[in-house]
Amino acid sequence: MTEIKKEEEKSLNFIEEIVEEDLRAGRYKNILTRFPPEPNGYLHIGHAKSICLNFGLALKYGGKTNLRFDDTNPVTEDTEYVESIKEDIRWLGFEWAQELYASDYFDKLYQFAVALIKKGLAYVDDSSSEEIAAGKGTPTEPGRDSPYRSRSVDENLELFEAMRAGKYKDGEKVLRAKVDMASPNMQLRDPIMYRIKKAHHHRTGDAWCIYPMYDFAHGQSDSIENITHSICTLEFVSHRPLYDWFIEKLELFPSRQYEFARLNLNYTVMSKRKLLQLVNEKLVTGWDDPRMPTLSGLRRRGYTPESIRLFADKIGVQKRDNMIDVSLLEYCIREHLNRIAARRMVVFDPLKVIITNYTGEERVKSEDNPEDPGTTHRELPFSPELYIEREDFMEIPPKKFFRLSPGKMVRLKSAYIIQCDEVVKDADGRVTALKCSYIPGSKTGGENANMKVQATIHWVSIAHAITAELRLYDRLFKAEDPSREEGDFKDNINPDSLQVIGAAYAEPSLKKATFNERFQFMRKGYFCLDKDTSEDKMVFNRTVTLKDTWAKVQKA
RNA sequence: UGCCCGAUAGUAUAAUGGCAGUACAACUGAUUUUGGUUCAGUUUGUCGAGGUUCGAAUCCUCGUCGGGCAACCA
Repeated sequence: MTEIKKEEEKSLNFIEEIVEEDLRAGRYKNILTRFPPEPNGYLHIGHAKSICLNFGLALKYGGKTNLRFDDTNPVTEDTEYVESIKEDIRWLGFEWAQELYASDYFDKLYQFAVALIKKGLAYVDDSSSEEIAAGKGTPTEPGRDSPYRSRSVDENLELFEAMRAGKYKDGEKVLRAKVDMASPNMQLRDPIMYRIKKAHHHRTGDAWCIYPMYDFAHGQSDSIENITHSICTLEFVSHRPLYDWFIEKLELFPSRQYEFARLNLNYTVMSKRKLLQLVNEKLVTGWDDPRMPTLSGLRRRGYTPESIRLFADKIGVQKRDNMIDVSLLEYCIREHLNRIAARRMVVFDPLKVIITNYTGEERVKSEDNPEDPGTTHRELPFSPELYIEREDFMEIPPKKFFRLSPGKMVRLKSAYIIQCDEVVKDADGRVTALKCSYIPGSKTGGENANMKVQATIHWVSIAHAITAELRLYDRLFKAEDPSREEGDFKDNINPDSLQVIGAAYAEPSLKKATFNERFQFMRKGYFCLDKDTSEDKMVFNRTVTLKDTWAKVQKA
C-alpha cells in the first residue's frame, strides 16, 4: 500500500506530463511509442535510457511500443545488428508490439515523394554534393536557390522515376524538398529526401537504388504506424519543423516529436563511432567486452536488467545536458546483487595458514545470503591447512588495521577464531605461512562463539579448494570525459582496466556455478561466470567491487 | 556572429507563484561472524543584474555560460 502511494507521489518527468495532458484532453485513446534503432551497431546504456523511456511510458499509460529499425542506409546496416538489438531489448525485459522496418515503407515513401513532386514541393537536383553544400549557406548567411529548383512537375516526375530505375550513377542526382533556402533553420534549406545508392540492402536486396534520408523516413514511418509520441534525443530538435512540415504537406497522421537529453556517463565513451573504433582497433575484445558500455558488455560483466532499469529510473528524463556519475550505475547493480547474490569464499592472493592445534577435518555451515530471511546454507570443508588473503595479514599493522597480525585474533567466517602465533618466512624474508592456533568452541553455536574479535576474514581449505581465473575490471578511461580531452580519446584509455588473476582459490561449492547465477565473493565483490569458461577452466568476471571503506582509510 | 535548446548542492533530479526536497557521492557515529548490508546524522545549492508581485527557483527583460544546427549519416 505504501509502495503504491510512493509511486503516486513520485513526480512526473516532462514527457509523462505531456502524455497525461494528451490523455486528459482526449487527444488519444491510447498512446503508441516506438524505439527506432539503426541496425548499424550494438545497443549501449544510452539506448537503454531511451528503451526504458519509450517502453516504460507505454507500460505506464496502457499503450504499446513498436520496435522499428531505421534501415534507410544500406551501406552501414546489417542483420547481425538487428539480431543483437532484439536480444538486448528482450534481455532488458521489454516486449514490442510489432517488429517493423523503415524499409517496409519504401514503396509508400516513394509514393509520398511523388505526391510532393506533384504538389510542387520537391524537385530533382543535378548539383554535386559540394555544390549543394555551398548553396546551403552557413548558419549566419542564407543559402541560394539551386539552378534546378524551378524544374517543372512533369520533368521532376520523369527524372525521379529515372532515378529509381537506375539510370543515374550514385551522387548524380538527388530529390530535394522545396522548403526555404533562406530559413534561419539549416534543416529547412531544401533538405535532401532521396539519394542514389547502388548498394545491397540487408532486407530489400537490390530492389531499390534510391534510398530515403532520415528526415524523409522517420516522421513518415511514425505517421504510418500512428505513433502518438515520437521521442528522440536533443540533436533532433532542429529537425522538428521539418518533421512537422512533411506530415503537414502529406496530410498524414500527426505524430508529434519530443526530445530529451541523451545519457552521458563519466569515464565512458558512448558514441557508436568511438565504440566501433575500440572494437576494430582491438583495444577491447569485442562489442561484448565486459568493459564496454554496450548492453552485451554489461550483461557479460554481470549487470542485471533490473539494475539497468533502476538506473534509468534514477537518472530521470530532462532536456539539459548531463554527465552521470558511474557510481550511480554501480550503486544500482550493488543494490540488486546484494539481495540476490549467493555468498562464496574465494582467496585471490593466498597466504598459507597452518592451524597447529587442529587435526582432522570437518564441515562448517554457512548461509548463502544473510539478506534473505529464508536463506539456504551450504557446508564448507575445514581443515588444518588453509589459505587466507595475503592482504588480511600484516606483520607490523598500522593503527586502524583490524585483521591478522602476530599475536592477534580474527574470526574465520563461519568457522573458528584463530590467533597468529608465528610468522614463517623464506630466505628473502617473504612471509610464506602463518602458524596459528584456533580457539576451541569458538564456532557458531559453541561456548566461545561470542568472543569479540575485530575482524572476520574469508578463507578456503587448501586440500579442498578449486581454482578459477578471475577477471577484474576497472574503468576503461582515465579521463572523466574522454572525448573532451585534447587529442585522441584513445590516449585516455586506462592501461589497468583489466587485471587477470590466473588461479584464485575458491571453495568447492563454486564448481557447480551456472551462467545465470550471481555471486558475492565475500569481501571482494560481485562475480559471475564468463562465457570463456571451459571444461578445465572456470572464468569469473567481477561485475563490481563491494564498497570498500578500508581502501579509503588506507589512502588517507 | 544567425536560429534553436538549456542552466537548482560534487553529480543527477523534484518543488507547476507560497517551508528549496530526494537520490548518488562525501563525511561522522551505531549495528554487524563481510571494513559489505542496515540505521541515525552532517556538509554542500536556485548562473548574474534588473523588473512584476504581499510573496519568485518558478513570470518578464537584459546579460553570462553550456549545448545543438552548415553529412547524398541517423
